[in-house]
Amino acid sequence: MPKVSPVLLDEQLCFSIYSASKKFNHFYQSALAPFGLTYPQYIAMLVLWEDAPLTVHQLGDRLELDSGTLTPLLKRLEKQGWVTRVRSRTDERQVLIHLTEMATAKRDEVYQRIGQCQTLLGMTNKEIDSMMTELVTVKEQLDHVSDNRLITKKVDDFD
Amino acid sequence: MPKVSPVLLDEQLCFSIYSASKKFNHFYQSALAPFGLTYPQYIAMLVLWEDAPLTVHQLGDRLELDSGTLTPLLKRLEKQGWVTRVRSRTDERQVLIHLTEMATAKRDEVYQRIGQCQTLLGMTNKEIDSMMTELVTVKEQLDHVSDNRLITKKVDDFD
DNA sequence: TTCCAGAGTATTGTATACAATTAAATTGCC
DNA sequence: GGCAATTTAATTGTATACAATACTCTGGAA
Repeated sequence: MPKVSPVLLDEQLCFSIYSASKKFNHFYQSALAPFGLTYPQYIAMLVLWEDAPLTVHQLGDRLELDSGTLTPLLKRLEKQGWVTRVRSRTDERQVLIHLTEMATAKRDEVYQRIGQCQTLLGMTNKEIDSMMTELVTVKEQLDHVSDNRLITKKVDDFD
Repeated sequence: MPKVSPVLLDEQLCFSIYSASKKFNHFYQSALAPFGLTYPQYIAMLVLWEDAPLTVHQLGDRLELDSGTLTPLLKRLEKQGWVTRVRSRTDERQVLIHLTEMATAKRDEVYQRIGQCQTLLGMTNKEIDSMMTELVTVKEQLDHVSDNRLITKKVDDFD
């Protein structure tokens, strides 16, 4: 039996990122409380403010989320008056997500609020860019590794 | 009305981290498929392998999770034979989480599998340390900001 | 034209997260 | 010793995530 080194939680990059992600989630939840948006709802709105209308599929591509997550999320956004969900007339399979007038009207207010709260973080653009660049590398590695045989082996292969 | 800059999803550090966190989750889910552990279950086991037995509260401190998340997670780990949940006799409020013999026996196998899969990521210790250091800074900022008045204002204050 | 493979969305089932509440046990304080 | 405040888990309710499945629609091939 080869010697195996212990895996310590506090040394794991995955946990640092997992923990940071949860803190960001909480941060935006608080920052957006005046608008009643959760973090995932907020990033969906960001994409729509850039590009609406979009199909569920297009939105999912940008957010890296599938219809299993988006359908209920979008129904909640619709109920709260941010978007409308309309079957495309040219292709009945698609559902187009449109912004409501309220969403368009509140866009700059949200942008401004986010800007204010982000200022509190006190990070320079340089620091942010540097982190994002490193994260891109990590994410690319994770995507590549997902195709590796060691990882894609089925459970049964191990028994 | 002051001019407001648009908030673009692809420029948001939060989304980079959110996305990376999901990819890590998927990576570990695959890597740990032979053991049937999810990522949150895995990090719970990591802490227990370091320090078992622990109370739910102590485990929650390490993982930054509360009993609302941990109670069902630990029940699933118990059903799958990794841990036992035992009321403390000295303080009946507490539930002690012990490792089973299976968990102790499989520890090195899991460590080894994780080691193999992490090698595929091809990151040097230096790169990992550097990222983790930056993440600590971000997380500290997020913690501080959470105490700020701008953030802690109640929804009603805005209406 | 009919049939069917594939695309797009919704649904189901399982597992997190977390705020808020509940319930039980313990501690402090008189 | 008695009781309010606190501590600890569990529970409840809401919102993600995502794999797997179901369902509908579309476009193309026979």
